[in-house]
Amino acid sequence: MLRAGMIRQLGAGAYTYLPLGLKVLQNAVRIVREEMDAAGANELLMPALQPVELWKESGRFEAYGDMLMKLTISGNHHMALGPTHEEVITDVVRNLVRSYKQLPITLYQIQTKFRDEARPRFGIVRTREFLMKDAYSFDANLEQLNASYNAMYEAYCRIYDRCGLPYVVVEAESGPIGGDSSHEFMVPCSTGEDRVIFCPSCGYAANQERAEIGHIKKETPEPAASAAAYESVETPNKRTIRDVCEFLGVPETASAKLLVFVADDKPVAALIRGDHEANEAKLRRAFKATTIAPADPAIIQKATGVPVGFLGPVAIKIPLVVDRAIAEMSTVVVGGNAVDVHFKGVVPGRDFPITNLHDLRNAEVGDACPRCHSNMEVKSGLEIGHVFKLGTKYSKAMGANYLDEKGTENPVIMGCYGIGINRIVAAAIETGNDANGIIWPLELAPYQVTLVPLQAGDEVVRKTDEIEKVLTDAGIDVLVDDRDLRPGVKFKDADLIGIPLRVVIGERGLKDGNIEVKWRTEKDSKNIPADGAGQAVLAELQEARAKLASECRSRIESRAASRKG
RNA sequence: CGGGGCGUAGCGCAGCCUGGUUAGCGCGCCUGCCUUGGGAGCAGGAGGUCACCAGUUCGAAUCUGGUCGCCCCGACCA
Repeated sequence: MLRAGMIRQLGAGAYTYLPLGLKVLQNAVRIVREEMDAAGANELLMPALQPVELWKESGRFEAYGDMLMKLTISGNHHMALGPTHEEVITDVVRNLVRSYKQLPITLYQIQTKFRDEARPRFGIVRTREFLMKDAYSFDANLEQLNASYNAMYEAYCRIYDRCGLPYVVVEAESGPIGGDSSHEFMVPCSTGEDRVIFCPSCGYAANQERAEIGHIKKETPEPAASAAAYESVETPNKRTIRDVCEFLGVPETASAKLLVFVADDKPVAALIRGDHEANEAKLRRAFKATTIAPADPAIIQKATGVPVGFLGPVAIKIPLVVDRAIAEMSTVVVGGNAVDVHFKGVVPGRDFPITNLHDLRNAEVGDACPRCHSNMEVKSGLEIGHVFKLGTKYSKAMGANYLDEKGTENPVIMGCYGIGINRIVAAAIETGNDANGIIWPLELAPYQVTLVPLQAGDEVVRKTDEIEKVLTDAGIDVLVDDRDLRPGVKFKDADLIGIPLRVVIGERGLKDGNIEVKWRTEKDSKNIPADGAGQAVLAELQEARAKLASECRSRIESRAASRKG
C-alpha cells in the first residue's frame, strides 16, 4: 500500500490515507453501513473524547490499564480517548430507555478509536488510531438477544462476502466479561496475529485462546504403590525446563512445570507438561477468578518459599490445579521445591493430588478435536470482526434498567459487535496481490475502471472522452490516466494500484476499430469494437457485479440452510 | 517494558572502523531533444541544519556521552 501511494506513515502506528487509499477505506465504510442499516441497526455518533469517570463507573479504568489513552484538558478535567464505547452507549441508553416497549434496539457508529498499543506493527493492521464500526444491541430477554446477535452475525457474513474476503468464523475467548457466546471473523493469512485452531474433519474452529482440547480416555496409569519412590537429584543452576531436561537426559514431554499466577490477588499454582503452553483464560476459569496474571518472582518466593526454577507440585503450599495431560503420565520430572533440586520419578496422584484436573493449556497441532477427536491443525488468521454477547455487565454496573410488563426493573441485556474497517482493507490486500501489485475486489477498488489512452492524438482523446462520459453518466467512478507517459509505465501503475478493469485506447487498435479490455485478475486482454465501447464496458462491469451478487445470494442461502439443518 | 538494528537529498543506500578537498551513488524530480502497446535514450539542472544536544580536536557525517525518532524480536493485546 505504501508502494502504491495509498498511505503514508506519520509515526509509529499512525498513517495518512492518501486520496487513493481513502477511496478504498470509504468503500469499506459504505459496505458496512449499507449492511448494518439493512440489518435494522441505527447509526449514531458518540464522542471519542470521554470523561474518565465513566470508565471508573464500569470498572474498566483499571482493567483497560495503559491501553487507555488518558489526557488532561483545561480546568484539570481528566479525559480519555475512547478505545471502544460500551460505557458511552450504556450511558446513552440508561437515560433514554425506560420501557420494554423500546426494546430491542441496535445502535452503531463508525468512528476513530484510540488504543495505546504497546507495539504497533504490520503496517495498518495494528495501529494506535483506527476506524472501527462498533454496534451495540439492547434486549429485554435472551431470546431477543439471540435474534439481535444472529442479525449482526449474518450482516457480518454479508459484509465480508461483498468485500471478497475468504473469512472463517471461529469461537473466541470472551475474556473476563464472561457471556455465553463470542465469535471472531478471521481471514487466514500469514501476517495474521491470531492463531486459529481448526479441525479438518468436523469443521470445529476456534481462536487458540479459546480452543478446547478433546479428552481422549486413555488408561490412566495405575498409581502403583509398588513403584519406586521418587528420587531427589541435584540440579545446580538448572532453572529452565530445557536445561533440566538436557541435564537429566529426559525429553521435555516427560517433565512438568509449576507456574504461579495471581488470581484475584491470591497466589495459585498450575502444573503443565514441560513442553506445553499455559492458557490464562482456561486457568482463570479453573480458579473461578475474574482476573489472572503471572506472578512476579518476588511474589512467588514469598508465597512458596521457593525461588523460580525449582518449583514443584509435591507438598506445595498454595492451591494447585493440574492439566489433564499430566494425569496421563506415569512418572514425571518436577521441581523439588528447594534450591538446586529436582525430583525424578514423581507419580501423579501418589506424590501430589490430581483431584483438580482441568484443561489448562493452549491447543496445539495434533491435539484432539473436542467434538470429533480428530487431529486438529493450526493456521494464522487476521481478526477482522468480533461479535459478542455481553449480558448485563455494563447495564448492571451503570444502572441501565428497563421496566418489564409487570412493572419490575431489570438490567438490559447487551451485545456488542466490532469491525476494524482498516483491517478489511489490509485483509483484502493480504489475500489479493501478486508480483505486480494489488488486486482489489470490485467493491473495494478505489476505481472500478481505468481508461488508458496511449497517445494524445485527437481520435484517441475523443474516444476516451466518449467512453468516460458513458461510464460517468451511469454513476461509475472512472480513473483516466491522461499523463504524458510511455504505455509501459501506465500499465505497470494500473496493475500496481489494482484497478479491476482496464480499458486501453490506442491508435493501433482504433485503426482496426478495436479497443482493448482487460481484467486485473485475468492474464489476457480482449478486443471489443470501438463503436459503442462505452456501453460494452458498462455491460462488462454490470455482468461482473451481477455475478458477485448472485454468489453472495447463494452463500446467504447456504448459510440459512445450514442453520436449519 | 526487556533485547537487537537503524537515523546522510522525496525514496533506497554508500562514506564512519582509520577525523582532513566542494559529502557521493541509484531511482525519482526540473529543462531540452528524441521516443511512444509492458517501467526507453542523450544532454543539462535543482535538491543536504549528515536526527538533535553537548563534549574531545586546529579540524567531526566520522570519535565520546546523552536525548529523540523509527524498524525488528519478545512481554502485552476486554
